[in-house]
Amino acid sequence: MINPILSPVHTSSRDDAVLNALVDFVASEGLKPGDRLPTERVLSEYLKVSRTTVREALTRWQELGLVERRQGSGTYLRAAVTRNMLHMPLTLPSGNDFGSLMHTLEIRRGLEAEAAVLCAERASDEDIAFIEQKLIRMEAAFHEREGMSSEEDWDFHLAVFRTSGNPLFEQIIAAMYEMFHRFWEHPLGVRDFGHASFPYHRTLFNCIAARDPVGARAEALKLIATVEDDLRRGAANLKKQSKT
Amino acid sequence: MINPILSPVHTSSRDDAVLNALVDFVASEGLKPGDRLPTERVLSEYLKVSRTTVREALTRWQELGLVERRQGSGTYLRAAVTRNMLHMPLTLPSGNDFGSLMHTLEIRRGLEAEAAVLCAERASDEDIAFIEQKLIRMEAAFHEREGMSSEEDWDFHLAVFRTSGNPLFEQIIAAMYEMFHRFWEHPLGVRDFGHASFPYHRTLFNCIAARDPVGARAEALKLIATVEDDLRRGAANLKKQSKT
DNA sequence: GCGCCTAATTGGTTGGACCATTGTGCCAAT
DNA sequence: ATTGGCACAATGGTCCAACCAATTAGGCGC
Repeated sequence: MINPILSPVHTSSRDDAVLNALVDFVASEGLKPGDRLPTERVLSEYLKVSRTTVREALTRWQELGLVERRQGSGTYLRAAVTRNMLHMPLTLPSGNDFGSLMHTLEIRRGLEAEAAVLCAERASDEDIAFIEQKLIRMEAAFHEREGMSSEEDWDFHLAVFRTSGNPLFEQIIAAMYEMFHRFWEHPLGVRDFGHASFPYHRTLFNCIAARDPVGARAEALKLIATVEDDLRRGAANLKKQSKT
Repeated sequence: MINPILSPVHTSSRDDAVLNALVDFVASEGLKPGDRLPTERVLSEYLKVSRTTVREALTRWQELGLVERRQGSGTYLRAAVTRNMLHMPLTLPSGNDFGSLMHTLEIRRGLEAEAAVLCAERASDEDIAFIEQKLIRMEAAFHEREGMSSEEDWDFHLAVFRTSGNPLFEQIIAAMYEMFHRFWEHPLGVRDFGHASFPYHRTLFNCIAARDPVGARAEALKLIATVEDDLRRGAANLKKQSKT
């Protein structure tokens, strides 16, 4: 019954009218992320609505991360906007406990496995060469710094997601990834966090290169499993520390 | 009362202060989703901020789907709220072409299978009884109206997702579900849309009741497969029609 | 008891005012 | 000529008081 998304189209709402007009404006002016929007007062006058209404509309975009406001400076675009965007506000209660972090991994488990399957099914030769390049770069960074490199690691996975041909994978998993790392920059004092996942990157790639969807799923699952394991170890670590 | 803990971050924003106070109020009153919040004017007076500020704060919660406003009636809680909630709003460009629709199904394939697994692993006896009740209701609606009922069908799946213990499943899948149905209330002229998925609801339930995660995954995948098939038939239908 | 109508309540909108922060450009001191 | 500080204008943030629009509750007549 409580559907977090469904919001009967309030076409009569002034806010939506303002936002739609703003989408058109952004499109007609060719504004890109980082560019400044007109001031609230200007929008208010131009759209023939009160400044309060403009503010309410901008507040909504701000909450969705589409826009950033800087007092004294202006309002700046942060992402591409289009009409009929689908907004998907994900909410986790109390985001920094063990359970919530595990929840993000459960989502990744389902999605990364599926993405690996699709990637293995659809990858062209060029795609595979590109992914291999990312893999080699990741491995090099691993040996250089003697540990996982978040950036190169992410680039590799990103290449896999994009090859799946479905942009939703990248966006949703990226959100999970950010949720996970927001509180665990140095997760729970586990020094070699992510270390165990290293070998599975290559085995995953091998399955993709061999167009083996079943194997790719298996390797992706193993990879996630190591992360889950790290998280469990970290949680145990924390428990032990709090006892002393 | 406000937590005696030293306020970690002196909230620079009035909005956040209002929302934090509101979280405490909801907690102290034991309000649940569906309950009514105090009116904006009351909050304004009690919190010693202007009604404008209260409105801006509530607008943010509304955009996150935490709260619903009804003019002339009041503001109602839609989800549990806590301090330190983690918000991750995603905005997806929603297309209404065949490819985009299929993309939502690929996401659902990965997530519904995973949710079914977790549900089968974690369901208590009460959970199973509740899910069965939803199943029976869905089957009754099916036979009554001789076709799938979106509402009862969704209720059944919802029960499964919630039993998984991970709120993200419901949120993400609901977004996919809405994206799918936004343009295809009567998808592509396929009259018996969803018809083929009917039997798999019970087989899925049986696996869950038997605590068989592997079987549950298989049945969930079959269920999604029928929807994908319907979509393909619809697309073919449309193609044929446009030719004439 | 039933149905309609009125009045109070509540969110939505408006206009105007002022505050806090930021950016800019001028001006003086070096 | 460069640099530093200062005044001022622009911009988002907050406030107030009133009115609009939808909803709800209560009372009135039947």
